[in-house]
Amino acid sequence: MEERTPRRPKIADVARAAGVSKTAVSFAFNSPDRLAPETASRIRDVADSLGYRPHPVARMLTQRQTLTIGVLTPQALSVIFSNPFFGAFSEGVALAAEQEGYALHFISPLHGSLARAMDHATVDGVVVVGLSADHPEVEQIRAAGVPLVMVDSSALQDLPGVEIDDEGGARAAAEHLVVLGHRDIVIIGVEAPAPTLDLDPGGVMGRRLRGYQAGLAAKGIDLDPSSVVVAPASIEGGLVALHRVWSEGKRPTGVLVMSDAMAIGVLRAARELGLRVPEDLSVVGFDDIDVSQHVNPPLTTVHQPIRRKGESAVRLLLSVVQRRDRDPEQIRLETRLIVRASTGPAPRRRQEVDRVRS
Amino acid sequence: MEERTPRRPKIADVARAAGVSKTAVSFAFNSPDRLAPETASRIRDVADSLGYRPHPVARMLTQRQTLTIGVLTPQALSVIFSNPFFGAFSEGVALAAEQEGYALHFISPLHGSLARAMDHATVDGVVVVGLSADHPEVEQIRAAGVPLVMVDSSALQDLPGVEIDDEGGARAAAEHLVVLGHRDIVIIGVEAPAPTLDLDPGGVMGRRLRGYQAGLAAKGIDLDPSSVVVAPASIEGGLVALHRVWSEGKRPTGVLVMSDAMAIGVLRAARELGLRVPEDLSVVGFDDIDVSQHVNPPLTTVHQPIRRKGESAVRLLLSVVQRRDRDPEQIRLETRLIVRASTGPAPRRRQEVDRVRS
DNA sequence: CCGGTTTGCTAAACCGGTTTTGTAAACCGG
DNA sequence: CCGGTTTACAAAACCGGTTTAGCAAACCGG
Repeated sequence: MEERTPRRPKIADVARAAGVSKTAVSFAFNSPDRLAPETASRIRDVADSLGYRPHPVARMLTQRQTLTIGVLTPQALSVIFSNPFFGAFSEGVALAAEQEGYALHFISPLHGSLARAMDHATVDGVVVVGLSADHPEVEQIRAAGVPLVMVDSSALQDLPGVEIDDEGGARAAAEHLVVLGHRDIVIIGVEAPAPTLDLDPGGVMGRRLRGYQAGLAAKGIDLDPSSVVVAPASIEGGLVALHRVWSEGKRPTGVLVMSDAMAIGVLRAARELGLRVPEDLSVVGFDDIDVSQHVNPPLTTVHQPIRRKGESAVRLLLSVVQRRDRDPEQIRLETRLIVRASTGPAPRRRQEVDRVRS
Repeated sequence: MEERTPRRPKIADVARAAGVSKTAVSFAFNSPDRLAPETASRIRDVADSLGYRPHPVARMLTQRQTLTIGVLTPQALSVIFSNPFFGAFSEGVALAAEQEGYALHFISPLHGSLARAMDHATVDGVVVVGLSADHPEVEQIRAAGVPLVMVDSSALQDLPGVEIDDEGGARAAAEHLVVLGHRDIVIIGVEAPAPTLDLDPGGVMGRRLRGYQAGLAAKGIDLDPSSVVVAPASIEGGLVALHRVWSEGKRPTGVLVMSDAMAIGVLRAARELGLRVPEDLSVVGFDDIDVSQHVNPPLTTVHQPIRRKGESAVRLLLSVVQRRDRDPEQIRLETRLIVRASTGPAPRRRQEVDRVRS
């Protein structure tokens, strides 16, 4: 019964069993050339006969690196993973990380506190996504000496970051609707994760909003502030958003949605309201996630290179991690409007739409 | 210029600055009640004036816990994240993990070796997904004393695990097609991550295959082995799979697909081939991911509670992590067929289908 | 065969915390 | 005011590795 709880063997156990010092065991694994070949292999034999594996945490402590990069988000992971956008982004992140031999650690608020979560995160660097650069946590991370790269943040000059041309994309989307004759347009935005920083003008939401407004203004359309509603960035969020718009009595002919996941929800809500898309209602998304071309009808949307965004962020981060002294670099990726079947000419008479819903 | 590389302050620095011992500093953070109140708060003041944060790795080493759980997959993260199924699963995992205050660490083969990846992973437990239980790595993880829960694996009695009724779901899917009059049926399976263990009969793929076969056999249909093709579990994978089937001269009227992501690709391939779904070709998926009801046409599929699967796995894991001495528990979740619009009666004459393609 | 280098290994210090053990001073009942 | 307990903190051991410094034996050219 001495087998009770077979304690994990430590390096000292191996050393004792092999009749050598801890140093020798360490050498056998990390610099075998510093040992006589037969000694090294004997030690290794003993080691794996004992089932020894170096304790990763102890190793991290001495080597001062974790071979892990963190992905930090201000929302709960359970909410961001519900948006396919994040899956695709993670795909890019994972691709670059794996190539360089890094694992991925997702960091989200712990008991409501991002700071607390960061304190427990053992990473060599962090990709911060969707957090405004003046957020206190960001400063804290910098102070802790952890390299970071901002993604989809309000640009801060002295921090490396990756962003896309949100404003240009949004503007193209808005112009597209206007050219089709739409005049009554509603914008569905992404709800801020926390009540604070709600309309951070530098954030993604702010930039897209400016783009939409610019596109509308260019054609002489003035956007009523009440025509901007927000909801969580998910299918469900888009669904309830359009229903809310309708129940408030608004009867737009076109909807600009800041995320494809939400746009898919909008499509569904439209069907539930008895609206045909695009005959009664035109819908434009943002992101161009994989499924957008397969939904019914295929979604007109603003394409952004999601995977490449993730990849770029990681490469940028690792370049900082590996050679600390670098000028902060900003990468900017392009967007472009992709016209599919969810948009069409505005209905002739607004009344038509009303009648449909009766 | 002494500010060059502002070294991260350590506990000894705080102790010195506050004129106390390291012990006192540690107490100030972890058990303030063991210190005079004013001493404790003075130490804390000094600490955060220095910007001190306990080093997470050092803390892990002494406390013997990382507050992190690992999710281990045999495929590269960049490939599994491309399947929305995994996003939803992660959502469930994240939900349960966050509630208990655990972070998430994704582990995938490092330079081709899962073992090497595990060696670098600092986790309190692992959710192993899609790895057969007799895989050598699994034994290695157990040997390392890391608690684990198997998900979607061939059941192994002495390991805790979460699985779904793959066979029943598949059987229902097959019977559904048969009842609709389909006789020429092709099965599109998920490609094994590695060439080894290709048709692991205990794995998900094997179980679903058995279910399909049982469903067909019950109605007197014998499945030709050549009617089973495999491809990667992604939209793209399904797309090429159906094209391959067609180019091999097969003209099924129904397709049973082992994943919704692939099924979406199949829908697209069908459109490219000039086939109407479901008039010319019926398609049944598996998983019931969120978008499946929004694609064109809405996908008939076998529903499985994806999020709940992730949640259950984590809860099971944490119950093991927290009180080691437990009997291995097996959780089994139900599946059910959801009939939407991608399936319909088999076309009357097979020739019709051929003609369409001409 | 002698001084210097190389080989092969070990002892001890270290990474940055936590925890156990120890100790001086304050407190306290009798 | 004296022995015993409590309070408030410090010294040292420890977590499980890596790395530096060091030491004895073997080797080696002259």
